[in-house]
Amino acid sequence: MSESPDKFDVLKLGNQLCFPLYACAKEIVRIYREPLGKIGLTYTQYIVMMVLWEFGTMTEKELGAKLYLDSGTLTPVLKKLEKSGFVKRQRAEKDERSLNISLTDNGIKLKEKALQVPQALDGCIHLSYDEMLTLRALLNKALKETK
Amino acid sequence: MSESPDKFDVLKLGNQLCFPLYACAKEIVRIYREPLGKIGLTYTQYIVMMVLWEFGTMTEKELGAKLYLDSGTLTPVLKKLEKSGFVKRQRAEKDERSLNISLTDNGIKLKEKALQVPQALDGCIHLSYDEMLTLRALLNKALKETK
DNA sequence: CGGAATTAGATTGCGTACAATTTATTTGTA
DNA sequence: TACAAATAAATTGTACGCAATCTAATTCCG
Repeated sequence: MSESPDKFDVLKLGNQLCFPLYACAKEIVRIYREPLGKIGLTYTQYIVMMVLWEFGTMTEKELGAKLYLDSGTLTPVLKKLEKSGFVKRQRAEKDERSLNISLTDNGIKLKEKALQVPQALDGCIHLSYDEMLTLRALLNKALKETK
Repeated sequence: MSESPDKFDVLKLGNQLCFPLYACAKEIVRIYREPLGKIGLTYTQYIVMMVLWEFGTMTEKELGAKLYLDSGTLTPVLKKLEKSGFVKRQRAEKDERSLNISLTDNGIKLKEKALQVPQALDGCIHLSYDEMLTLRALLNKALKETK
């Protein structure tokens, strides 16, 4: 019935954990693209804004720690958000190495419009609520331990 | 005890499914980088090779369907794999639009060396076997239904 | 049969990701 | 207090990932 197992089974796509993780993330981020486009954000810009909406002003470093992104990625993303008028970037007074990232009035206003994004995504991922909770818990566990 | 719920809770990072998915995928792919570097592959090249090792020659289109990648991504990746000497790219005789991707001798030989990759990853993701199976099943379900 | 529609890859342009390096600032310590 | 070590961003270079577009080959139909 079943195929004969051999040492190369570990190289089969169906036996991977990383591949469905990679593909699923990619597909879901792709779905975000359209609703995000309507409010003028990319996915990366969106998660930056979510952190600022929830926690307020913080440094680029702190932002990076929350988002698992380094300055190589964040610096250009933040410059674009600044150019779009959603955030301010200013050197911290206490430590001139740090860059404080804060919301502009338009950045704060955008939060209301952003409510349509999770709404647009609603129902796109065909998992039950319990399955979604289980999936999220396992991902968060893997993320925390893998750090 | 708990925070008062409001309509903006859906915009909190901790309530997202996509964010841990995105971050987890990114972190795990990052861990692959080192062992893959030892056998001369990137992660994207690796999943291409896995498909070819498992299923043999197929067109770029078929490869893309299995990996959720389009020609914009695959064409340059396949050209690099060709330059590295792991695959051949040749137009299909029956349909000159299609490109058959097949393994070279070096590409076949690489399979043995690639066994060290899952081995190097072993234990890096701190989930129990059952948790890993649950996670993979949920990801595959989400992936299939979202397609 | 023959032109329109479809299809497979390739190309272009933009936006990440990230390792590695650089620069400026701050901290730790002899 | 000098000065080495550490730290935060910025920069550089490489590799995706994908939407949009283009080209060539094939198929569909009237």
